[in-house]
Amino acid sequence: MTNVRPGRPRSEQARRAVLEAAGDLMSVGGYEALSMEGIAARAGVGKQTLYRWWPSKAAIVAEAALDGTMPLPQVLLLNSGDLRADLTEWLRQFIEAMQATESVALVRALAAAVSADDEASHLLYDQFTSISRHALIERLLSAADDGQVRPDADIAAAADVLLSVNLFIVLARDPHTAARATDLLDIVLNGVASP
Amino acid sequence: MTNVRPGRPRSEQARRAVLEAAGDLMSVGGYEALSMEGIAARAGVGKQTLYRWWPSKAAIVAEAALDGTMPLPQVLLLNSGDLRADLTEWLRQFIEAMQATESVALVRALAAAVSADDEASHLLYDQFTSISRHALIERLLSAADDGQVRPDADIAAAADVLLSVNLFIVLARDPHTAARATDLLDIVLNGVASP
Amino acid sequence: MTNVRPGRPRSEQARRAVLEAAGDLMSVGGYEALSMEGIAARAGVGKQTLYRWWPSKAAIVAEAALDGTMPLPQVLLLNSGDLRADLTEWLRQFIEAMQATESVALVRALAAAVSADDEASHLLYDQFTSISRHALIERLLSAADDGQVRPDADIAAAADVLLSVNLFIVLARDPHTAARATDLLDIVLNGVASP
Amino acid sequence: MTNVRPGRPRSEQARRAVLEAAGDLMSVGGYEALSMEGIAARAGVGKQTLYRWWPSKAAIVAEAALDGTMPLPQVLLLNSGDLRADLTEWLRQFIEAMQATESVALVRALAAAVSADDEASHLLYDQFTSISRHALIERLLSAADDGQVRPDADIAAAADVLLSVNLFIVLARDPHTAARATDLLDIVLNGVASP
DNA sequence: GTGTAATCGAGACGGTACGTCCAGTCTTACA
DNA sequence: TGTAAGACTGGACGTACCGTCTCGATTACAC
Repeated sequence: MTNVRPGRPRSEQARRAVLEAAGDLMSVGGYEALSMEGIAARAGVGKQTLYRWWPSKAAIVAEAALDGTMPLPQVLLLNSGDLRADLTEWLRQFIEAMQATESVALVRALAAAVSADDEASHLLYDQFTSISRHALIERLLSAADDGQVRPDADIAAAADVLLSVNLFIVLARDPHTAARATDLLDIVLNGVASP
Repeated sequence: MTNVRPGRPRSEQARRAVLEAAGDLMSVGGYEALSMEGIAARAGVGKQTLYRWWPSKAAIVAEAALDGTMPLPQVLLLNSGDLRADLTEWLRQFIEAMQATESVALVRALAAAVSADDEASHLLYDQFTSISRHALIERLLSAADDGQVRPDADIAAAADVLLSVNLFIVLARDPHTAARATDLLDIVLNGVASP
Repeated sequence: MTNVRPGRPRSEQARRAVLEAAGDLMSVGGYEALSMEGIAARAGVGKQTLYRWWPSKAAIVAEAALDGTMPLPQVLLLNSGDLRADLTEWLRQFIEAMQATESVALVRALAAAVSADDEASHLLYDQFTSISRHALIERLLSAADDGQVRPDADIAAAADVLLSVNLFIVLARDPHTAARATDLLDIVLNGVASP
Repeated sequence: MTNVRPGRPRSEQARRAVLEAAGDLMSVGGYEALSMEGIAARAGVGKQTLYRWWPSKAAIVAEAALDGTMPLPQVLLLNSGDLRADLTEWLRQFIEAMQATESVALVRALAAAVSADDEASHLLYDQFTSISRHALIERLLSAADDGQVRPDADIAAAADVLLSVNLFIVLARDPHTAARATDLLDIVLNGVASP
């Protein structure tokens, strides 16, 4: 297992500089204003170095997000014992976070990456959703233990529906929709069908 | 009421040619491959004519969608009397439509346009969702008359949650997620909470 | 001889406005910055009116020059009895006039128009030189009467050589050349060959 | 003395291709038909490469002329011992050369460049005149040794007057003026004033 | 008065070229 | 071999004008 390759090793400093530059520029002008040229210039790095290690803009953004270099909005899903209250708070925090310019840029990056269809876009998409998904599943499992969730409910599906609602609110970018967040949550909790 | 402006009037032929060119190119290469230059060339129109009437690519796409020039996938929401069956079929049709290359391109266009252009995004977003939203609300109201919907449910909210699920499936672009469509639908119908 | 045509007659006001606009814009930015669009806008005239009456920019400039609308530098060739002194003064005035920004722009316009437009160039060129040529010939004839010009000299040719020198100084746009104006004049008066 | 700059060095091949393309296009359509876009296309070069190294069309033309890439009309000033005969022949050759389309294009380029671009114009102007000026001065000095030039004549001034006459004939672009070339020459040789 | 006809302003039309920006590749010298 | 630097081809961007066209409105003369 010889992972020592000949030649000069990859510069960790360059890697960090690139990710930080990407995060910085993203905060300023959003995903569209992000250019490989711009990242290279701000990071003090040759363009070749970018293309050597990352196949696309989305890949850089994804790594920056994974790496924690990029300031993702931190949203906590608490466990107070009251599922509805916790989910309401979780949605509220999301909506609040989406007011910040930086977060909007990140969401746009997500949308752009999804539409760009390269390999990195799924990575990016998963990165943006998997954390929340895990937290939701854990919270729902805990609620199931408490008897707050009906026994035959598909918890993974419920988590995805909650994510859907979240995504919907974010993409709509519409204050009116945000204001109705608790109504949407009520549907997910109680369903629409007669019992 | 003087709506007669001086000068040569706008050419309806040029307008149509632009929208059709945009639709055609979109079907082929998606939103990213869509360039103002390309639209102008294919429509046989000067670039200035584009910029005179539309502020951005997204605006052209939005108008093409509104205008019906662009071949949006037609999905029908039937009323067989069985709400669950109808919604299941509705989702199935959507997932099937999303297999077609053209539709995928259009949906990517939606995502990209929404993420790229603040002004046009709402117009575009509403256009893509309002038709479905109306159909959903009507179907749910009909189901409420039949007693299939619990009386205190917020029908508009339910429609939005269904749209969310739809959007989620489309954006995830993941066969695994599509396969679980009925599970997601079950959550929306019956909720996740214990009764 | 029926020069009364049916229809609305040509607007003299529009004609003047065009020529004045052309002159004004020329003084500001020179021939290159002169655009049909700009002239039309400044004159408050439709573009069609321009193209109806003038085939080219150069034609407008030529007419403006002929018409006296354009502020050509006025240089007088006096007759004090001393040919050399009068010609020296004539050159001096020209060089002085060329210091003014407006005049420089106009002369550049002449050069550009001559080089750009075959048809109008002769008209324009003649207009710019014929006045001086006439004055020179008259002055030389007067000098011939006084015996200051050798009897077998071709006076028209001499006038053209003086114009040449003038043109040379203007085109060179070189202070050094201007300073040597009297040396050039001496050659024209006394020749370079041994007697 | 470190003239080694970092980065990829300038491509001599691209430089040559640009100058040749400029020369070719000039021969075909003249200076007006010369576009940066056209040069780039014909040279197989990106537009950025043009703008990286040359500030304007005139600068490219000037370098092409300086470089010898562009086929300047070759006019020889012989020394047969007879100054008048040699100058007559020199003028004749010039007039003949000006019949060729290519030469006309070059002269227009000169005029246009002089009028359009302050910085490059002097370079271009000098390039077009300095060769002739040197030849004239040498020839006149030789004639002075033979006693064909009056001892107190300013030879540099005489060369400039001859250049003036040349320029005048070229700019007038008038067969009539060309036919009178020997008359103009006679004035320069013998002067117009009485001895 | 009422055509008829050419003008006027305004401004949209298909195009060409501009000068800038960025993508992704290549070619140096240095580490 | 990796790296910073930077030149390379290519192509889209949004703007400025070109010369042509199509409107409604105006203004003359001829009937």
